Amino acid sequence: MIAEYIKKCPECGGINLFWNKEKGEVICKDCGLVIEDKMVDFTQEWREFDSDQAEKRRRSGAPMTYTQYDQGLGTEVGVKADLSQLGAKSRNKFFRLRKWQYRISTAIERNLKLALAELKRVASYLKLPKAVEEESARIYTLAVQRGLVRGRSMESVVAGALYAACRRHEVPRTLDELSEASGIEKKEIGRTYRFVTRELGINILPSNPVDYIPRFASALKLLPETQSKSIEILEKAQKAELTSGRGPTGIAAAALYVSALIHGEKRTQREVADVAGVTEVTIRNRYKELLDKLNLDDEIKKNKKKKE
DNA sequence: AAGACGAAAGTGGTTGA
DNA sequence: TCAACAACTTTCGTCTT
Repeated sequence: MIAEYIKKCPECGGINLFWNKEKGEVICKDCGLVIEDKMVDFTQEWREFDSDQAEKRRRSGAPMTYTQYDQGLGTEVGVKADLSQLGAKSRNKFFRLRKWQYRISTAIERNLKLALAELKRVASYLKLPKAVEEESARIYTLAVQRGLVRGRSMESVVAGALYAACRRHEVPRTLDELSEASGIEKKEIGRTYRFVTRELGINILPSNPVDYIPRFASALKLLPETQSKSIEILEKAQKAELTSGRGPTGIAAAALYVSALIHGEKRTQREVADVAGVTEVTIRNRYKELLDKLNLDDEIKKNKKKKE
């Protein structure tokens, strides 16, 4: 259960706490700090793509973590087989198998060790919640086991896994941010992200502009009212079908820009554009659409009068 | 002088034949 | 596999505050 006494964010003092029961997290909507993520969660945190995987993943007993390279477990081809029962031929085969198993598993382990270190580095740089880190570690592990890393740099797959995990947990980071944190080119991350998610059959909902609002708003130091106003605007925009097909960051940025205007907390298009990682032009386009379809100019005028 | 606006050309990715 | 296409960016000139 949530600790009822947590009312304020220890980081920024904000009272805009968001309790996500499903994920067992309490997040400060102002600064994005994850205040509590150790809550007991009764839902599955893994996915089963087929019965084979279901077999492997359903478990009871000690918890398993994917941020340890061998998940705290480890297997080798039977050490216990009774060799005297085998003919020379099958005995050779047995040794060969064990040798290969050993080579493959150590190769995978080495890779995972390095990759997970990198993953942790990037995740902490981006201040990602633990749950996201776990998820991305899981995705990466699967990717390695399926040999999807071959021909790609380890780092780019790590970045792709992180990006995917962020999206699934609805705490999206932009490709630009991932790119900055990992030092991998944006399009490379996008490519591996698509590849990995497709190959692993992970399906990801298109990201919702609303998810970006808290982070952008706090980066711009906007009042909480402005923030909720922008979410309101976004909801209207979604009903007016202004959001589909557009880049979510652009829409989020435009909504923030408008609500800042309405609340007299003027920010320049450039400022908003920078934190959202889009250009002023995109903000202008979205902004114009918002004004057209939602007749928000009334609200802006109203506010101007108030000021006078 | 800085910010807002808009037109035009370029880029990378998706889609449909 | 290729071409058409939509969304977004870059660049640049003009208007507004």
